[in-house]
Amino acid sequence: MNLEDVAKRAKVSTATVSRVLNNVGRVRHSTSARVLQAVEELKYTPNLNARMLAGGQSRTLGMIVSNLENPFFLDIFRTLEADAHRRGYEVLVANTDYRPQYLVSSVHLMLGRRVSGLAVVVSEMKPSLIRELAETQLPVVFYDVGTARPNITNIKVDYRKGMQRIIEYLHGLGHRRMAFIGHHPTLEPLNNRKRTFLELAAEYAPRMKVMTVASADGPLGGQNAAREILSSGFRPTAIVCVNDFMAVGVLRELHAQGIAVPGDISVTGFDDIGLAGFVSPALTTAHIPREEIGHLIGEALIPGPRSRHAAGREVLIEPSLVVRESTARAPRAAPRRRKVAASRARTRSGR
Amino acid sequence: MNLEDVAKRAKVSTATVSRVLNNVGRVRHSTSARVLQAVEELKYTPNLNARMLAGGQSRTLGMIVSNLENPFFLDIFRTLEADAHRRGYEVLVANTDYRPQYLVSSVHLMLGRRVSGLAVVVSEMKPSLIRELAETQLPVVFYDVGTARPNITNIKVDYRKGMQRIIEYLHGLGHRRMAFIGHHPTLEPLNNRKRTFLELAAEYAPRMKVMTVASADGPLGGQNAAREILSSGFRPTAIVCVNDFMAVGVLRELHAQGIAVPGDISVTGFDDIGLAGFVSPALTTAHIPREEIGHLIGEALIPGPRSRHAAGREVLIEPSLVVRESTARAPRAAPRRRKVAASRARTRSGR
DNA sequence: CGAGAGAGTGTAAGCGCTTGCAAGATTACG
DNA sequence: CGTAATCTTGCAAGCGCTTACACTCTCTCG
Repeated sequence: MNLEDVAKRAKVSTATVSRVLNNVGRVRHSTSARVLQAVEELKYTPNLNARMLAGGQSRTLGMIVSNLENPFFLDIFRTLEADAHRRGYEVLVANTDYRPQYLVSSVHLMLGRRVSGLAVVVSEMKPSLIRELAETQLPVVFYDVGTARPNITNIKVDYRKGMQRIIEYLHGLGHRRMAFIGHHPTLEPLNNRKRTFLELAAEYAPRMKVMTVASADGPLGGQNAAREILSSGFRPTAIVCVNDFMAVGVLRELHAQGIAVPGDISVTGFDDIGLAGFVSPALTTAHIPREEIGHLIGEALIPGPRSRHAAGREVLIEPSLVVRESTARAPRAAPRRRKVAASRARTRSGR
Repeated sequence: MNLEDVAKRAKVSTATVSRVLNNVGRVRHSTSARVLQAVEELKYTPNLNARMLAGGQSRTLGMIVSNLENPFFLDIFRTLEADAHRRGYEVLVANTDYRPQYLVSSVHLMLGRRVSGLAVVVSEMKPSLIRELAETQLPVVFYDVGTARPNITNIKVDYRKGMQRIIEYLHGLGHRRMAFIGHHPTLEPLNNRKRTFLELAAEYAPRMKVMTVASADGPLGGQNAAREILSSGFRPTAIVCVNDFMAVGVLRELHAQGIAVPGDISVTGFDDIGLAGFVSPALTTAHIPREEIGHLIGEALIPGPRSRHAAGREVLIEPSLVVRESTARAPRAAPRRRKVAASRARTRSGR
């Protein structure tokens, strides 16, 4: 079932069918109607691969993310996709699960499909890949990694600023013992977040007691990390999570162990995903405008009148603090030990 | 940058380059090495569109879902993708947001890309589309809709069975006033779930008092629905949600209004998404084996030795009840009204 | 009424890759 | 050392579609 079949049936040339289907050039209305009818009758669907090959235009964007499960990435994807559709573009997603090797093959897959723009929103990144993409003509957007080049737009979040707001806030509430929960400490951007936490903590209170643990991204990882902290002997009054997704698991674990949040321990997240407002207590977090990021990506990758197509610029986004219910003044004494299953123990006056 | 450039550089024909790249036919080792080096030096990436066109094999699967945000769909996708990768396939996702029109265009997009298999995991579905796909040669898997045909595999969940287990359980706990929260009641599969609830409720207790409300899929929708119920005057002792994703919002709203779960109201979900175990109280729900579904899809769409490729069979999956913390014996009296600052009125004795 | 201007359509040359076929190069053997 | 068998490789025909260019009509005007 191809163009030629349709052409034959409509008694025209393939060129005319193509023109009708793409709405280009002038075609007599009666002819066009005949073609459309033939298409209908034959249930013809144009072969997009061939179209791409011949036309040279893919009208397809690629987006690579580290963890589709984390709503943070999904939100960006959805915004971008909506923008893309509005402009007649498709977007292909690839998920790396934070595996650098997958990033490489995903990039090549996208390149192979000849996407007309590529967004790389990941935490793992090899410099060689950045260089490779920089040498391409392809409009590319990097989130959180790399540097601006002629064809590369860079979107960065001022993570330090966000973390600073969190720590300042927590410090102001009297917290002096904090734990930081992260994931994939071997990946530079993530390790950097941890370092930032440590530096800022030291800056705000030289005698601040801190500890850091890492687990997998997601609620399960958060839960495990919380467990690890709780059984380590260290008793933080605040747990700072690298993102909301992990914080959800932390909240759960604290609840399960009968530790009050924020009474005994305050918890913070990062990103401000939708879920943050739906857990109890609702998460205090740093807001990262994911929609804005999605729009920025679209703007950079989709050519258009008022677009900064492949502008090679650099955008810095500043997170804002969102205070909800999971944080409060630090308790005077150390938080109580977990109380055993059977008895829910004495009530503490949290302060 | 194309095959010819590489061929020229390696001083061979394009045919040879192609053979090397695809590992087919016999090529002298020294030649192959030369080709590989040329590829490397030129940073050549094969054009997959052209490859597909010429080869006729796309090794790409398509998957269309209603709501990628709902972990239920995402889990299926991830399992399928893992299986696909293992077999050298890619999978393209499309998201419809429950809009029938988007389903149609997504299907055509997939058809246009000449996927070698298509999974349609949605709740909206036009009979005409089913017919159209049935007429194709393409291996297709439908979830929850349509009937088996030669090229179509059908996966269905025995929703009634799952709902029955929930209602039976709730009924056994003494619940006699229930509310059902759903979404998209205009879509048949979803409306059917509601009907099933109603029928089963009537069956278990002819005098059961019920009410149903609908909102958007997701926590926000769940929250709105819960609000609607609470302000309606009807005082259920149990709220049955069409899925876990919405239940999350319900839990939040009840908590916010000071209503104890499961003390005052029991809440159930459906699907058993990971999040169900991470909210507090953890959700009682019906487990749907999403991994199994993902594997089944892969089995049906990817040709292989022990695969039932395009077997046109029908699989019925039975959900199992998972009891967690969100359900308990129905309270004797009506649940207390929300206790709020502004004093939200008198206590009603329901029934 | 003839020429120029469009309008409508067809012809054919690719787009980059795969692959059947056949020729040229090697190797094996008697 | 000749010949057949086996390897390697190149040739060239598409895959289905877009598009520059050319051609045929039909009008419009002077």
